[in-house]
Amino acid sequence: MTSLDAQLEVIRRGSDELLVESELRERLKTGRPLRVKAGFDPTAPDLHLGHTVLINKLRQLQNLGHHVLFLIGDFTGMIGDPTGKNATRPSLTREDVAQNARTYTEQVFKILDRDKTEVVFNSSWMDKLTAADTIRLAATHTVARMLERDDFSKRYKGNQPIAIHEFLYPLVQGYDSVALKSDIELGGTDQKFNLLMGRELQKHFGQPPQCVLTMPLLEGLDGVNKMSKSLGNYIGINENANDIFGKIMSVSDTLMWRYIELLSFESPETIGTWKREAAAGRNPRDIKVAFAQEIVARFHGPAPAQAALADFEARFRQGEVPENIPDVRLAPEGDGLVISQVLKQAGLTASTSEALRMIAQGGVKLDGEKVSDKTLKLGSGGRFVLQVGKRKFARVTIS
RNA sequence: GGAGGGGUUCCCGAGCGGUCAAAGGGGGCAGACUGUAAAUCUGUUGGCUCAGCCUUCGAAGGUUCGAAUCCUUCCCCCUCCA
Repeated sequence: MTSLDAQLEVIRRGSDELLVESELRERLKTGRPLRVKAGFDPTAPDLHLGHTVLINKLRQLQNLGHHVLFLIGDFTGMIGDPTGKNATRPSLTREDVAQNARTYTEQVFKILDRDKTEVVFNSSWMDKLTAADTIRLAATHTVARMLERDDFSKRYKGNQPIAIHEFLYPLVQGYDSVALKSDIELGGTDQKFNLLMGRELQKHFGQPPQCVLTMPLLEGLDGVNKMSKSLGNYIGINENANDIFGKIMSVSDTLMWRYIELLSFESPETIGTWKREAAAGRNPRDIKVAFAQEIVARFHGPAPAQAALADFEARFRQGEVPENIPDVRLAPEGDGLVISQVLKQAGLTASTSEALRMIAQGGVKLDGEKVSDKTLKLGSGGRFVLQVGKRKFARVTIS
């Protein structure tokens, strides 16, 4: 077993807050594997890099010999975590939740050690709670205490609705810690309130309170909001190598450092060197390439990472058409198809109106030539490469 | 239970009988610039068989030549009092 201080250093690296360090120290001293809890809301079926900040930390704890309880909040998923939302979320059905949970576990073992992970569902104990139990649980906290939570108080002050059942979310999440006898729980910084609720309830139920380790939230590609599927500013770990590479390259130079700190496995020394070099005038692009390579390789392997770089260079530095673009075959109407119809039917634009707009704005290229005539007709039997904007391509055959 | 305020296009928010597919901002998208970055500037942002037409302003009805705007009923949200 790694020394106590070394363990703590690994645990703390990249984290936001560790509560309460002295308690964790005591537990680590016992030498037994700690029960590490992390809860996941099964609303977003695809894991993205934002999730991996936390999951990487779980993996590090596994490497230190601890036992990970990967909690799928199938019960809480029906409530919908109000955290960070300014509106009540729609509840999910059992079927939705079950389906999403399956997708979760399939993806998470790209990072976690399957043999050291216990996947648990909170419905397995929450379903057994009676209405009376639930009321007793609710009785442990006051409305004023709940309103301390930032997003609740914001919504309350902003005259936004808060449904009663949303107050149950932190309570249930806290009760999960009781049911699991958790030693330490990990979560994003936005989860702090819920994580602390676990401590409160464990004390209430006569257990030693869990330690809490919060991880920073990774900003999405927009650099402002946290990475999330619903905002569309995410990089999914299941995306193909080219997309992951391209998306990382589109991250701003400022945000890049944040990504590197939270996602890279390079040593702090290496990252420090990168920063000094960039400050001394090295093109940040080169560092971004190295980082993008690391991430693509992590999920796809080194060879696809190389290929993604080559493709990227060809496409954007030399303006070439990428290798893998979708082939689309369209049926002509009469002797051909009008360009706007081709764009829509090939899925390059969402509507005919958008297609016409793109042409008017000079964003459409046919075999590399800008299209300016919106009435242009593509003849039957033709085969063309169409491009809309910088990223959308299709090879279209009309027959 | 009582009194009042409010629900507008992706979001916020103006409009309060015709000139409204609906100001302004945000976000998105496209173009210029560039390192596919950021910043900046410009344009654009319901749909279609696109100089025309069709569908939108919580829902359903109604008044009117004409309604997001007026009336009726209903649904939902917020505030204050009890």
